[in-house]
Amino acid sequence: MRRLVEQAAEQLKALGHPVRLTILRSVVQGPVAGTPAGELQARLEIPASTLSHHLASLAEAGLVSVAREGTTLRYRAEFGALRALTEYLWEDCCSGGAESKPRKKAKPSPCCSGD
Amino acid sequence: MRRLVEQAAEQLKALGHPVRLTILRSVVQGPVAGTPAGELQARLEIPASTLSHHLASLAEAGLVSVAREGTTLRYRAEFGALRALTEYLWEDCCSGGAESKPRKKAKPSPCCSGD
DNA sequence: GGCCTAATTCTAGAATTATCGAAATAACAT
DNA sequence: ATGTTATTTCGATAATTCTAGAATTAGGCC
Repeated sequence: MRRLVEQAAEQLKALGHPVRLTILRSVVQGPVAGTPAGELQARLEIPASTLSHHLASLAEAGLVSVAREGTTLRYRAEFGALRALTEYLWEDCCSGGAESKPRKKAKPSPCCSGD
Repeated sequence: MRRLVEQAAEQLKALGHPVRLTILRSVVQGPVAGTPAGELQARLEIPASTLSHHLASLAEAGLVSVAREGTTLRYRAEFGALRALTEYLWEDCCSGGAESKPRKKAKPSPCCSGD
């Protein structure tokens, strides 16, 4: 199993590009069955090959999955991974260390305290 | 003002590198007053110039801030930005799609919920 | 002034990423 | 088999990022 921080970094990197983030948004908001690549291509108006590369890195990071349906490929969001990543980020930033774990909920850290 | 998606992408990109993610973790867990760069350098055992570049991109993204104290520079986490980013990601990935749930009902998001 | 420590900025090479047209593949219909 | 549509992979180039040693700035102290 890869180090948690490595995996999180890879996923965050995949999201760290405006086009890819937009692609993911589009996929997330699309039908649960998944969104055809061609539909994304038409909607976002970027060259098919460029889109394909971005989709590949999102898939490589495990943030989306792909399934063929006839000649079209449907991409759909991996909500489990997205949720895990969000929670990891939250733990990291506010709870103070998800990896070494123990840390009870003793310390809310500035984030969640009254503001 | 920059588009929200652009800003989020920049911040996610800053987090999308194992060393920077580790640096941020270290800063977050450090004292509220901020952690001196030298302490991070000693703890993480990376060349000072490399560390400085990584800290600069975290600061550029608004995820950490820096304050001078004598000859040392203290970096501290920008919890507000971190929380905003986490929430944006959450909204984008899970509330927007609501794979099996109708959104509305203000999902507490993993953040401050007891769980 | 000179000296020390802390940290950044300069510089440069290697490695990676981004982009996109052209060519290739996959599935299906005729 | 041929054609058509959907999408990826190839190939090539431009741009960016990563890394780290060397030089520099900033502050404090004698």
